[in-house]
Amino acid sequence: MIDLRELKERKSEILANIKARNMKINLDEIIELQEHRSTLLQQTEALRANRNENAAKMKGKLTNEERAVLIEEGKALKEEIAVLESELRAVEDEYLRLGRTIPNYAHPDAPLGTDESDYAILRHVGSPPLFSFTPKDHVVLGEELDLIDFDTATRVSGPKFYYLKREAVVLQMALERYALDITLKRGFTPFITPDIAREEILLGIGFNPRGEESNIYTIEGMDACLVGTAEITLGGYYAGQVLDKKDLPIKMTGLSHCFRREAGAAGQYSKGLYRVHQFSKLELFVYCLPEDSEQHHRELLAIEEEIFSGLGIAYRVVDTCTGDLGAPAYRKFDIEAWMPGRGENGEYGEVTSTSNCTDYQARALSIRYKDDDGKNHHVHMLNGTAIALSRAIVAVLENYQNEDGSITIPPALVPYTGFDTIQPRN
RNA sequence: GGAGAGAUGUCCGAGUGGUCGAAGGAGACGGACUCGAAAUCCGUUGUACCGCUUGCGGUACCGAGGGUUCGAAUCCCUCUCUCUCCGCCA
Repeated sequence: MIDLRELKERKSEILANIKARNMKINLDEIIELQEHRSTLLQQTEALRANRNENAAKMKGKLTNEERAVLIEEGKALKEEIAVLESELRAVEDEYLRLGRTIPNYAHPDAPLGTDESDYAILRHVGSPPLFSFTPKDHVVLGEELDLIDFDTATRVSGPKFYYLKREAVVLQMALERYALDITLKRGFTPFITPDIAREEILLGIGFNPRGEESNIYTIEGMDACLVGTAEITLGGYYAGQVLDKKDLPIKMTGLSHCFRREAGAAGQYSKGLYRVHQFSKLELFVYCLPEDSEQHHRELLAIEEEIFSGLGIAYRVVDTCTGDLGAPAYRKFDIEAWMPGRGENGEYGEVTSTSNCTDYQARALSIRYKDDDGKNHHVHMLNGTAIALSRAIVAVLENYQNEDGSITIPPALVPYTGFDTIQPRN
């Protein structure tokens, strides 16, 4: 969440940002709640001061009569306080609930725009492969080579699930380890994280665990959800803590399953492995000083690029427009890899995303560091995809297919797979 | 899953209704002593919010939430977590 104390002084800025993000929020209502809360809080505290003063008078020896008078006064105060406190709680809950919906400020250089087409393409790296034949998409390749089984998964688990088989299993693990090694080289501490997180953590990270539009599976009877990304568990790792300044930056790389409901997501762009209910992902996460977050954001992007360019797959880097930023993100870069099987003649498809969420999540989760002046400040928090295994497999299979139906393993992966080709089945 | 014990400040630890934001010790910081250090002595040392703003005043917080009371770290209820023993288990 943003710092709600700045609501009034930065009002026009906040309004402009809400508009740029194509959101609808009634800011005046929140400001009214804030003022109401402030009034109630001051009244409540004044009454509590009276109560404490009254109680203090009764410490010494008193006649029964004197005591009786004070007790009566105390009883009256108690009732007044109870009424105000319940009103205060109601107003405060609503104030915070609505206040949390205000999005983070956006980076001044983030492209303005309300939909996906307003992004800025920062650069293209590599060139899409030229095929002397009509390339297949990964669904066809996965079936012909008996690498991916969607049909059985649909019967056993439901639509948008899949079994990986044979070389695809080794390929996934190879990609995992390949990407992990790159992050380790960069000084990230590796984690395998829980796949379930408490709702309060989800909320703090900026996910909405409930409701029709939520992409999150909640767990019946528990105050918890299946995670959609390890961003949640890595970002929740230090919730409520005051970190030592000398320990920053904290750089983590975490492997988890990712579960997404993807309600209503259908169509050609979501076929096959591209959009599924469960996949595995290696996620990068950084906690750092505010003044360092832009530099760390660039590093996260550089790591993502190193991972994809190392695979020899063409990609472009996109600076996401304001309308397409998640509420916590101050700025977001995506990598879109070339996928020959996507669309009519191949298209770029999103494979990674890195966001600088500044202090937005840290404030909601209360993650701070003690500065040299002895004061506590919120850290900046950033996340990025090292590799989303399902989409990486799409990219590898489609880009490295051969006319005879075989798949060449990208050279960087061969040390991890132990084979250099997936041969066609007879 | 069963039985028992516990949760207090940075840490250890005292505290069974008002004199407790909390004894005592450790640590850290400042100062004295010293050529310097150790030892010793003196002082300071939680967080959040609110109000006037060099500073001061107020409120809240003793695992969490509720309750009793004029008044709760202290009494009652619920929950969570930790530890020990038993059972089960990858």
